[in-house]
Amino acid sequence: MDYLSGLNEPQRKAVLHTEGPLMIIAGAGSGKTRVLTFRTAHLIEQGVDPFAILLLTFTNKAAGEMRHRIEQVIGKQAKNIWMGTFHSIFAKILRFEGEKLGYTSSFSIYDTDDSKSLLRSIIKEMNLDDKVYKVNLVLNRISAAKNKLISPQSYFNNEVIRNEDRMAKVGEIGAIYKTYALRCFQANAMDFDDLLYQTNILFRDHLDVLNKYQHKFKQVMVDEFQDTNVSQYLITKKLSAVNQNICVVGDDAQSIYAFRGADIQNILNFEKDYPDLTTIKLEENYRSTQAIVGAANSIISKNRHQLQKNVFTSNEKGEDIEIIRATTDSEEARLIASSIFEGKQRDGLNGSDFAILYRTNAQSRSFEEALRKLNLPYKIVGGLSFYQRKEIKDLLSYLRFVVNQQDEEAFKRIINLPKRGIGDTTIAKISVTAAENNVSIWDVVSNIQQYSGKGAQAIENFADLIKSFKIMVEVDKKDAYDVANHVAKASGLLRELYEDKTVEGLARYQNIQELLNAIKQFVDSEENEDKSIATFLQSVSLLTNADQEEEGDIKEKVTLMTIHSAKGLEFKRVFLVGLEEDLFPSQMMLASQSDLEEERRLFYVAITRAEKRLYISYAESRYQFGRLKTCEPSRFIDELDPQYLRISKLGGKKEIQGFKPVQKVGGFAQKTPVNQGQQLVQKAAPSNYQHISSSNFTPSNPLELQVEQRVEHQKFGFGKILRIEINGAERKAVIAFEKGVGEKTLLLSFAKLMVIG
DNA sequence: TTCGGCTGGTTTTTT
DNA sequence: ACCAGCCGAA
Repeated sequence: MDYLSGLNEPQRKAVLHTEGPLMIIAGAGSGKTRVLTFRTAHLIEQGVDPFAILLLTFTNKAAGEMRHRIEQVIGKQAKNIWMGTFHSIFAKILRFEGEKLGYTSSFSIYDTDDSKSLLRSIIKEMNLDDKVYKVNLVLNRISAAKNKLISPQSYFNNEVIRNEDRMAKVGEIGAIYKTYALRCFQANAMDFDDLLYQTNILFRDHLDVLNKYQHKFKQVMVDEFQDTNVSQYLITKKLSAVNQNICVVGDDAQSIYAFRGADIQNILNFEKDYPDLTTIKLEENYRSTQAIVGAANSIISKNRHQLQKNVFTSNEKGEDIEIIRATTDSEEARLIASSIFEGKQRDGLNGSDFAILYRTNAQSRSFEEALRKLNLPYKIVGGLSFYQRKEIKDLLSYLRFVVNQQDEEAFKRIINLPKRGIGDTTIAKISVTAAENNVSIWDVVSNIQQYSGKGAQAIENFADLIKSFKIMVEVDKKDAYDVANHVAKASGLLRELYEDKTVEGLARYQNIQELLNAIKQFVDSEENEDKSIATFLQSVSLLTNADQEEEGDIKEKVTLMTIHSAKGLEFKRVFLVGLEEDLFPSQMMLASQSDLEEERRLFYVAITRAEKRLYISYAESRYQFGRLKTCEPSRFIDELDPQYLRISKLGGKKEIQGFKPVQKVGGFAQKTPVNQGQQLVQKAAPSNYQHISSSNFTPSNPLELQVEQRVEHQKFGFGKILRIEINGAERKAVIAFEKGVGEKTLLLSFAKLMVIG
């Protein structure tokens, strides 16, 4: 019990409260991970069986870390706690119980790409216009429905929803949803939302199963409760209905996943659902300086919807928050990279003390470049993850299909990969034949002689290949590594990549090897009892962005990631970049006021990641879709309490000289093929630098780009750096366009020439 | 069937 | 800038 000594009063109360429902409202940096860790350790010391504790976290990594910390307190038993994300825990349970719902234990898990691909084919088959039925939109609607536990049938029958869809001219979404659900089921596959949705169905329709787990889990804990959706909430509610020992930890101010169905309402409902609820607030921030906490509070107070809370700190006042203004996104990156360089040199910090946080993944590029130039090692969290790369998905699809021949998406991926002369026409024939004979696609493929007399050699070869893999798995009971290794070779995937001598080809080849290494590790690890390929596939498809393995010297690496992935982390120095209107807050969010509040909470989360120092930067122009556009500082900068701010010496002070509105250019509304335009640019501008004469361009005499000079634009290239002269001195400048005006339409009514150095 | 060239859309965040 | 889908040519 010595761990109690380091806790403050509310923390201690939370740890000691073990019976009955408990809600912990934990402000940013208030030590909620400690509380959860100690509470779990305490429960076990009190004699609760680790197997009877269910601890749901947001990422597998968070679970791993907590398991590690609990292990330090109570030792080996920590291994036995049921700890993981909602998705991974309930995928595991569905593996056991899925047969009751008509799935086999080797069901596939469709990732977002698979879901989209399936939807694309359904939309096509239904002869719907894919410009109207955009895959993302459809998938979002279906996902939202599932997360609210609306079945395909009740979606279809619900007049309110259908009217809504009809008003939006997408009246067929109900029908698409129905087909989609059916096809997933026939493919023996669940998508991400299904893992929760089907769990709910399981617990609703099979009370014996529910009962079993209700009695199994004596204690249920939910971390990041503010980010759970209705579907997740109902699962936990059902599971804890018998024992009533449910403990949720969250912070409404840090709810940033509403777009995924997370519902703050869960926190409010919680009080209603559990009348004898104990609520504990953790309000003291141990992480950050007063300046950072103050700035964060000044932001979150602008939101109207929030629980009463008073986050304070007794830490030192600390440095003011620095606002960095840069003229371009690449300058922004340079300034920050050199600030990191200085911080390491002068203040003796490690690379891992720094984080660069941005709103969108696309922003990482300029920072990577700038960091590389200064030889600063970095790591990127998220973005295109290893497991989303084409070659990896290809091999995994083979493995998926070997395990589950009903997996339609895996089949589509591998049937002609590497090229074996089975094109779209043949595949269409196969599915027609399957439908006519009322059998599965695999039935047709594996018995192709029965259905087609001749010319099916390629298909037969494919079927034989898969059959030989199946024997390895089912008869010889080879482990995941042996199977994967063999499949990679025998399928021809490896050979194809090996013969590709381009840089990308080499990288892909290595990626496959890397995947095989990962599988080897999985097989060799003592923690995994079941070494089958099916189990490996399962664990892989639920890896989250934050879970990726780190390698190399972790201490030296600066972290780059989106704010969303930064949740739950902390860094000595945080650079919060790209604070520009339309980027952060994102323009997609500005449509409705409540969404603006979510963006503001995102800003709050970002600020509170910083322990010692916080830098906020914005650029006045930025590349987007391959061209430069001008930007305005974010409204969020104005919302910060100025008493904590300092305008940085780094880049911001410099006045921009000669900000020239260019004269209107008319008569170019007609379209010019883009590629032609690009070729023109390449031909006309062999170097990035062009001289233009000083007589045309001085601060008092703006350069006038006239009609003929549209060609000049192209000659310079968009956003390319120009050398110009101002008052006899050589300067650099770029051409930037007003928001939303692009090269493609050549509606260049206004352009600006911006001097950048 | 495959390949290459062209076009249009895209970027919010993630399990 | 990048990608996926489409179309025509081989």
